Amino acid sequence: MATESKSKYAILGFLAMKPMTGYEIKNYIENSLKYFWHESYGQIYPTLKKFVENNWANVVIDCDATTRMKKVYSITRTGIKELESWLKQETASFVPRIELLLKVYFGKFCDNSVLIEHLEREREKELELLKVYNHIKSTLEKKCHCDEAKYSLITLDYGLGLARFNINWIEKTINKLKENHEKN
Amino acid sequence: MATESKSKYAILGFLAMKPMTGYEIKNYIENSLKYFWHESYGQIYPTLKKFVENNWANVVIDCDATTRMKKVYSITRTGIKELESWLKQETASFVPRIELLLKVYFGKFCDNSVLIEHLEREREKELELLKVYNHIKSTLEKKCHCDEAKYSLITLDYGLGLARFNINWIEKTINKLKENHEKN
DNA sequence: CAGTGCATGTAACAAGTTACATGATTCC
DNA sequence: GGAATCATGTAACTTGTTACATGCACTG
Repeated sequence: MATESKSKYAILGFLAMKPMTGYEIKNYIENSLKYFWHESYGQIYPTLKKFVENNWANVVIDCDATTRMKKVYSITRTGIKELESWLKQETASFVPRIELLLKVYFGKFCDNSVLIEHLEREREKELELLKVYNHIKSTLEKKCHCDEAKYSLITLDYGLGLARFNINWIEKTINKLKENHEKN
Repeated sequence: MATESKSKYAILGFLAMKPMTGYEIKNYIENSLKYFWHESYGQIYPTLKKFVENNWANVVIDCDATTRMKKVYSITRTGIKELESWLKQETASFVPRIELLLKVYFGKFCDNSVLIEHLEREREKELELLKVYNHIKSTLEKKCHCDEAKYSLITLDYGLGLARFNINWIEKTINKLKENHEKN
């Protein structure tokens, strides 16, 4: 993958909000970015280690008698500068591989009913996502002052809109395929 | 990346349409799937080689005096069965990493003007794409009989709709950020 | 006392991009 | 004659996932 990884900036961004452990970062990502970003522990822990080596973060081992061992990472001035520099850098667009679309594209090699099943399954998933996002949205709007959650809400709106668009396209496509089925 | 690669099916699908060279496959992908799929030669050529090993395809070396050396691959019965089997398999959904959204999410660590610049640049790209898709669409609709291009048109509609959605979200977001800017 | 959640980490592997290497042909 | 296109391919490298390994604390 030879294109430079942005994982480090996703992780660094969370450290810029407050000091965190690797485990916490993973949870945060799961609860806020999951519709457009994800990281595995296999990325997070080695990245945090490198942050300390490069002085992008400091680590404090929190290990008093009562709590379990924790490594709390905090961003350094250098880390903040790196984050800011990345934020200014031009963003390369990226084409994801969408397997469902690939199957639709090669749809003439299978029954329409097979495609319709795939589409219906995907529709259910997207409806589920919609619920989740709406729930997050109402929580955000209640709990936070307008400005605090501004950027979260903006990206959440992307997720919501995308899910709605997907559902729409899926339904339209199912109808097209069914129409065609009846004609034959 | 430990999740099974679908590259082989993208390539196999094209061979199912007609016998092709690796170079041709790359061109086809570029001209038809590029808004949701892409392959590099570094994937295509080794994959074709494996197809021959596994009997998913045959190869004929076309090398008469006038033309350059070409390897034309044709799908076998086994290959067709593999394609059909994949088409029936359940599709795993996949979360792409969208760097632009990541930047917006961490927007409080930079000036809104920086985000707006990124968004405007992205808007231009999407408008450009829209043009390209519309052009492809009109070509498809003119040249082909309704049914021939049915699946291409369906996936193209996805690309068109997505581009429109993106533009919409970008414009909405720019307005939100500008509003906020004026208030401060 | 079992299950879930908190918490850290590594090794093996798969996938995919880029850069390189080569060279003929066709078009302007 | 030079640029673009046709045409094939490999090696080095980065990235990222999964599976494994470990073990404490809290809750029911």
